[in-house]
Amino acid sequence: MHPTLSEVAVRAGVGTTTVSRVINGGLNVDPATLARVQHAIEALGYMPNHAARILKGGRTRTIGFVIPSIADPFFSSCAEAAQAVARANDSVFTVLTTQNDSKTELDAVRMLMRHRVDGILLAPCNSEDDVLVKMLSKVAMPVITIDRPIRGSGIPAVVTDNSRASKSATKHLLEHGFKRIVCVTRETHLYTIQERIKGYKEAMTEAGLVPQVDTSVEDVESATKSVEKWLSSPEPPEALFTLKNSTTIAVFEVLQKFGIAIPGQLALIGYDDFQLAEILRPSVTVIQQPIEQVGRVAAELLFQRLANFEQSSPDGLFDWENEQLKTKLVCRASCGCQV
Amino acid sequence: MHPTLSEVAVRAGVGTTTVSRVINGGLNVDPATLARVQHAIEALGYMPNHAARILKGGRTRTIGFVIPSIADPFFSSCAEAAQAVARANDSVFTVLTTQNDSKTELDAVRMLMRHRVDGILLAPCNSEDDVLVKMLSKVAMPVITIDRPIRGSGIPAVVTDNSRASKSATKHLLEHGFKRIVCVTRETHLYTIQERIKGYKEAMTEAGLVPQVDTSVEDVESATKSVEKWLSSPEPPEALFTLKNSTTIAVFEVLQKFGIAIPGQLALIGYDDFQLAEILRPSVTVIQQPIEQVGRVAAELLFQRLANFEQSSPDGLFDWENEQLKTKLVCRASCGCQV
DNA sequence: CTGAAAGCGCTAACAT
DNA sequence: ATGTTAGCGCTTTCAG
Repeated sequence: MHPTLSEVAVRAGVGTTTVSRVINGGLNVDPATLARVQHAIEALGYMPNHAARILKGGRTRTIGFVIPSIADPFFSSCAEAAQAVARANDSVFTVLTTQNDSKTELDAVRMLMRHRVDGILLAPCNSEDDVLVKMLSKVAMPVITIDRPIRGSGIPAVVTDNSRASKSATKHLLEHGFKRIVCVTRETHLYTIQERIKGYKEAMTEAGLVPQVDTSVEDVESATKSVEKWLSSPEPPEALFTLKNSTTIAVFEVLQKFGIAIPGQLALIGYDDFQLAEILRPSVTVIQQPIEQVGRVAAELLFQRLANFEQSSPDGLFDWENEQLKTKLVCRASCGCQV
Repeated sequence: MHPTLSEVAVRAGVGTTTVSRVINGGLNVDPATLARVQHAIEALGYMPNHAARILKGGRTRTIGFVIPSIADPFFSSCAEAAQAVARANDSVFTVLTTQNDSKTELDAVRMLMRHRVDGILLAPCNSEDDVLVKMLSKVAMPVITIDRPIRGSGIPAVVTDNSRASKSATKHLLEHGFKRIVCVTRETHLYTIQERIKGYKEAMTEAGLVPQVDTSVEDVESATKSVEKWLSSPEPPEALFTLKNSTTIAVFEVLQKFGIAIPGQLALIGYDDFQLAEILRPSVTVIQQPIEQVGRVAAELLFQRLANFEQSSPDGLFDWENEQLKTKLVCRASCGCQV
């Protein structure tokens, strides 16, 4: 089916080494021979067999990318950037999804290891997964986590400054004069959510206020329930801080349905920007994450480590600082700012 | 670094064949031996080397996925579904992006071929690419195109019913009584866009009206220009039909900025649904595509062909019909419907 | 039930 | 400048 290197050699009337030399840059090959070999390659439609090269001990030129979901805009943007870096390093990019399930994640990593990928970019679903860490550490394969670290694992992580951003967003609401600010979320087992809650609480506490976290909102349905509950409370909140994209949108939809004035009756800031945040009325103030940067930096780090692996001491490899990428508060109308 | 099969064999005090049998299901192996081998595998943390297996002639258990962009919600949803199918077939899923550039695309396919992927799912950027087709046909590797076919290539395609959907959307506007309906787009070299224009034109012509296609709208800037032009024309359009997601959003934004009443002054239908179409005011009527289905069906088809490849005649392999998946017109407020 | 040995396609000494 | 040869880790006849 696929012609082999030795078939090319026969056709060109040379040895296999010569062909090998040609396909690897053609150094130290007589121009005439070179031409003849290239001609044979062309004629046969020869393409080096990757597997054979790998077997010989080379790199697979494949990196693994393990994320909760490809359809999630955050991770797909990340993936886009990481893929570009992989490509620039002459590598392909294998994506496996976990749905935030530890078992699926373990299975994904196992698959990648069998495939002998050169390295893995991973958004772990659990911030303390001993099994995973043990498996990862068994092989000397570079791993970098994205968006979420694995605590105490020594695995380098590229993350954003969740708690700082969250704190500053909360402060922004406080500066608008709101006091009863509710933090709205779910999935509190995630590192990012925990950090964001932490930042919110810090800001509130420092302002001498009592933090109030509603961890029950996931979709429109649960958002409806929560909104109803707040509105009927004696001291209804003045502002909402939603901790992720889909939560922000669900809450917005419900507020709109109930005809609640934003920011008049209830102000809103959301963590994570989204495509139409600017076009909605009111436009939604958000914390914008440097998504592509996360993917790009993580991938670049990975290839850098890969390069180190090839030449030098594995000792110098584990002293990476966690990269903390900067987020940005983008003020639009929903927080009470004039725009 | 990675323990090998023969290391396991030594440790278990058996031959390599026996170990091979164990990792391939453990048939015809004495239970006691089996246990011993499994123990050795466990102890060593052994994992079969994929490359070696491939070299022996096996499948790579890898499929390639070539799309314009991962960040595009359409293709990322597609990818999510296809990845799941790959996973279910014990295969990994390698993504390469083309940015709709033929050269990048060719390069992507070449990389995948070198990696000896078992098959390719491809959204070709060009509907008549001889070079690509020739390359693809050289190796007997199953390829299925998604979203866009390559005309006359004999490559099976999984697409949606673009022209029919477009026609019915146009008809819907006509039924609302609009006569001056402008079709708004760009990138007319794409198959999908061509089909959509075709459907629009058919509906208009059949209604005895003159089709009017504006092929200059790409982003907010170009949308602004076009909107200004229409409004200042003696007979301004009554309705707009935008042919893709980002166009719809750009146009919506501009109309909103100009304070134009939708659908009062200008009705709107967009091709392709988007996350907030329902939440915008007015909510936007769209043609909804079965995105995940495209990915899923294409992947399933691919694995089906792969299965055929393994056992039987390559002749029976090319008799697939193009799969045409059904889209749906989702009426919301922007077309003039009451919701 | 088990093992010895050949070889998948390639690269890298080591000759020449 | 070019060829010979020995494996890389695995599967797979073919013999026990």
